[in-house]
Amino acid sequence: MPGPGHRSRSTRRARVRARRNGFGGRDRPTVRSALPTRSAPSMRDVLIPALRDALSGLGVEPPAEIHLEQPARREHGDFSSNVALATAKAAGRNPRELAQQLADVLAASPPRHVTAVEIAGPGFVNFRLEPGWLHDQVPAVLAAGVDHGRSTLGAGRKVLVEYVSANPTGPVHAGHARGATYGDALARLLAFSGHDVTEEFYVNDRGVQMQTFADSLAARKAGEEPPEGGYLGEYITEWAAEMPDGEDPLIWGEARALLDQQEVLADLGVVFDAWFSERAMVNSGAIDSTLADLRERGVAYDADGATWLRSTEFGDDKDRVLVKSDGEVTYLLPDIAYHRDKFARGFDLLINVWGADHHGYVPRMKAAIQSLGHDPSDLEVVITQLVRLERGGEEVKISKRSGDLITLRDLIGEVGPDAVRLTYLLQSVDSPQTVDLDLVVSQSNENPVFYVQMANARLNSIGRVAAERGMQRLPLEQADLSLLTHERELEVLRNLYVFPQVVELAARERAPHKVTTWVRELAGSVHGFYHDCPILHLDTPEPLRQARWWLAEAAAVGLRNGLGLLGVSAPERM
RNA sequence: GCCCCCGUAGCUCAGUGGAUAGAGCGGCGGACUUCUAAUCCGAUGGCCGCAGGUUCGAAUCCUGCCGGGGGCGCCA
Repeated sequence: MPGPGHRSRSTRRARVRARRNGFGGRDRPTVRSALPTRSAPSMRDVLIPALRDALSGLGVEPPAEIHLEQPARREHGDFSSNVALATAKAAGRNPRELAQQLADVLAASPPRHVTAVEIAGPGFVNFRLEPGWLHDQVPAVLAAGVDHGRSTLGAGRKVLVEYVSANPTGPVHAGHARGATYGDALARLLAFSGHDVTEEFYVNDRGVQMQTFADSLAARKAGEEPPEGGYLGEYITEWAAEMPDGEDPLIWGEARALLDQQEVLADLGVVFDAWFSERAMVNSGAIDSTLADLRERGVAYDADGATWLRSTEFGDDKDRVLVKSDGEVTYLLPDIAYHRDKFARGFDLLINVWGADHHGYVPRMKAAIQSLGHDPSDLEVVITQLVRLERGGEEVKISKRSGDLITLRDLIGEVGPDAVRLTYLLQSVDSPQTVDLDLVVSQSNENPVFYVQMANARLNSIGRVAAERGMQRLPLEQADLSLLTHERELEVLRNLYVFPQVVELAARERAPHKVTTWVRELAGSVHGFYHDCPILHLDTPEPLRQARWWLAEAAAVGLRNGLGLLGVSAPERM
C-alpha cells in the first residue's frame, strides 16, 4: 500500500545516515552557497537595549531581564513590552505614565524599522514596525539553510540520552513508541542546540525475566507450553522455530530480540550510538567496584543480613537494599553501577527517558548518584506519561507476557514512520496521550502529518511547474523583497523569524512537541500564502513573482528544518 | 495514607505571569477554466475541574478539595 507515508527502505537508511551529521535534516538547501550572508540582527536585540536605555534615561533602574513578546493580536503591534508595568511599582511611578514617557523617548529617535511606539492597556509599550524587518528573514534563512535555528546553547556539553531500554525479551511494541520518538527528537534538538549528544539503549539482559524468556523459548522449541508465568506471545513460538539445535536459548534469544528491536527502531529513524549490555557490565566486575566505592564513601551499610544504601541521606523516603540477605543483588545496584559508568565515560549530563510506571524510582536514583558524589541535577529523568491506544474508541491493551501486543513493526507497517513519529510528538510527554489507531491509519485530514507534508509538497511543485513552463527564478540579489506586504506573506515571515526562539525554548524545556506545534503553524501559514499569493500565475507581476518565489524557498527551508528535528520526512511530492 | 502527571470548545490537544484563551478534527455554510481542494474562507462552539491566596494583572505561581491515570517491595 504505497500511501503518502510510505518510503522505501533505502530512503530511510539514507535519512538515518544524514542525521548522523549532527542534525535531523536531510535535504541540502538549493541556494545556500550562492548567497551573500546578509545577517539579520534579531529585532529583539534592537528593541531590548533601546528599552533599557530609555528606562535609564528616565531614571528607572532597568530590570535584569526585559520582557519582549510578539502579541498574538495584530492590533497590539509587532512587539510589546511590559517593562513599565514590571518596574513602575518599585520605582514609585504610575505604570501608564511611565509607559507614556518610554514611548515618547523611543518615538523621538525610533530604532530601526520602528514606525510607531504606542501605549495600551494598563501600561504596555507596543512597537509597530514596517514590514522591512521581516524581509531580512528571507536572505537570512536561505543563507543559514539547514543551520537556521541552530545554536550554541549547550556550549558543547556532553549529554547522554538514554531511552527505550526495552527488555531484550521480545519485540518493541506500541507502548515503547512514545519514549522512542521522544528520546530521538530530544537528542536531535539538543544536538542542534550545541550539545554533544550520545544516544544509548540500556540492554537489561540479566535477571529473572531474561531466564523466563529463555525458558519459554526452550519450551516452545520442545513443543511444550511455556512454564508458569512465562511468555505466551506468538513471537516466542516463531522464534523458537528459528532457533537452531544446541543453541543456548538465553544467548540466542537475546540476539534475536536485539536484532528485531534494532531493525524496527531503525525503520522508525531511531538509531542509537550504543547498546549497553547490563550482563557485560556485570561480568566486568562493575558491581563489586561500585559496591566498594559506596562503602568507601560511607553510604552503604550492612543490616538484617543485607547491604543497604543510605539513600535517606539524599532525600529518599527510605534506605534501599543493594544486596539481599540471600546474597543476590537487587535491580538497584546494577543500575547504580550503570550510572556510575556513564559518569566515568565523561558525560556532564545524563538524561533518562522513563515511562510513568518508573517515576517512583527517580528519588532513589538521584540519591544514588549523589551518594557517588555527583550533583543531583546532573541526572535528569524525563517521565513520559502513558499512552492509551484505541481502535475506534475501544481501548487496546498491550501486555508482552500474555502476548497481547501491537508491535511497533505492525504500527509502522500500517501507517508509515512519519505518521507514527508526528502522532507521538504532537503533545507534551507530561500529558497522558490517547492515540486512536484508526485515525492514525486514516489518510485523511484528521492526520496532521499530511497537512504538514502537503505544505512542503506544494512549495516544491512551484519549481516543477515553473520548469515545465520555462519560467526562471532570478538571483536573490535581484529580488525586491519589499514587495512582500500581503498579510499571508508576512505571516510566513513571522513564523520563520521565531523558529530559533522556538528551538531554544524546546531544547531548554526538553519539549520537542513545541517544534511540532511550530511546524504545524508554519505549514498553516504556508497553505494560506499558497492559496492567496500565486507565484506562477500570469497576472502576478514579475517582480512580485520573484519576491514570492524566494519567500517560498525560505519557507521550504523552514519546513524541512522543523520536520528534520522531528525526524519526519519532507517528501517533495505527494 | 504518601508521591508524580493530567483536568482548557462535542473530540484530540496547544497555550515563555499579560490585553478580547487558540489550533486541528467533527458538525453547519461558502471558494477550484489558474502553482496539488490532502487546501482556503466564514459562522458556531469556553463558569480554562472547584474554592481560596499571591500579583497592577492568573489557564499559567501557591494552598486545599474533587475527578482521571500512574507509582509507592530484600520484584524488575
